[in-house]
Amino acid sequence: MEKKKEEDHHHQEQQQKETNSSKNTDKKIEHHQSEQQQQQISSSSSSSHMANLVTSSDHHHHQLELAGNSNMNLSSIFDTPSLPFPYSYFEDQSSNNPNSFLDLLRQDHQFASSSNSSSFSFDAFSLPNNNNNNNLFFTDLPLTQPSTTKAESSEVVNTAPTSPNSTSVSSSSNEAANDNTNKEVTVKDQDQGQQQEQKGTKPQLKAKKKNQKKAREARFAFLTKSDIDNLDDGYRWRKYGQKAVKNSPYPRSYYRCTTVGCGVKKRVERSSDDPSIVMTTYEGQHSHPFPMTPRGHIGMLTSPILDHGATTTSSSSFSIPQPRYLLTQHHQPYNSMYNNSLSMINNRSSSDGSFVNPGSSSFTGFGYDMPQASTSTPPSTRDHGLLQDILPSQIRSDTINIQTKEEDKK
DNA sequence: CGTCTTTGACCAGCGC
DNA sequence: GCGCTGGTCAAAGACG
Repeated sequence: MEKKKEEDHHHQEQQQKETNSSKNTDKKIEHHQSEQQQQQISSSSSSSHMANLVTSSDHHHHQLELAGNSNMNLSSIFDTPSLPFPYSYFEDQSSNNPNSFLDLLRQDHQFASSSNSSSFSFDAFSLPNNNNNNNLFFTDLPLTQPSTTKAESSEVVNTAPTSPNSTSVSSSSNEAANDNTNKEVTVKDQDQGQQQEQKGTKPQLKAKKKNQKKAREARFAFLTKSDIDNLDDGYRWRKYGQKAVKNSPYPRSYYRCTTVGCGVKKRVERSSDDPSIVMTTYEGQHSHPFPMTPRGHIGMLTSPILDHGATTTSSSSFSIPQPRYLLTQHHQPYNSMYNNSLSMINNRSSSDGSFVNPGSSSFTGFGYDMPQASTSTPPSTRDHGLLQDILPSQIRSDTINIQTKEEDKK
């Protein structure tokens, strides 16, 4: 463990050396603005299609956010003062419990499948369906405003949404722009997916590669504020790789579901902007029941929960459990700081706060499509690695808000 | 002994 | 073509 830390640290130092010169300046400036911006952002409106569910606790509070549009920006994520989403902020009472994340996830199963109860149902929220589905999840475990958090000024500044429908690098209501970005992402993902799934023997790989292009599995990311990198989501994962992420001091870990025949993968990386944020990106769909005896306390799950979610099966969708319990058990008033920022982001095509579901849902876990988040990161912006892949630059740069963008779709 | 992690090597895609 | 980067493989080691 120590060894690893040392290595990571070393790695961090190296990468920081590479990027600090350009980053620090901006970050310092940004830092002073972060809080203010956040508030500003929170109150702004957006045209992005996304939804977020946020929970929080000292250490393992989860901030769950769904983003259906890569075009989202901070404003889009946190701006939903008018949204009636009552579960913006949840208190995870299992603080310091590594399984809290698991709780969050597994509860999703129940959540997704349940239509009764007062709990919020994601099914009620539909996200626009672009050709590409971006399943963006944002789990943030809010902490105190990270005074040490680094923020990227350039991106935030440029994109700070001060007005409704304002667009910036990545945000926007601009459909054309979105389409373009999304397409680019999609193509890339497809290639990658193909690459990933066609790895067998090397000769085999090459052969397959030429013959078939496999679309990448739907992906979505959880952004979680946690000290723990590998959050226990109830499934068993085997780590099969770790790579340094460009422009990030933190390595990205690759995990694969250990269940035979299940090709679900997940990547875990820590945000370089806010080390307290862990982004877990899931790819694929579990083809097996929710494990009964994982390391977590899944064993305590009731059958109804187990009956849903993970075993869902839509070829093109990724089933993610939905945090019902969060809504019913650990729900607590959110602090004013996040008040405006924690809420479901809806498709602003409808200004009344209602979601619009233009198409079939491929993201069955939430019952609606996750439009592809745009990655319209300007070429000049710095590389955020997977984060960049998944999250819009605006969000990414925010210290409190983390972002993830989900791309996928075949 | 089985499972999992670590880690260097390899491969493919992409931009220049 | 070359270098960079992301993603994966697989051998070796650690762990319970």
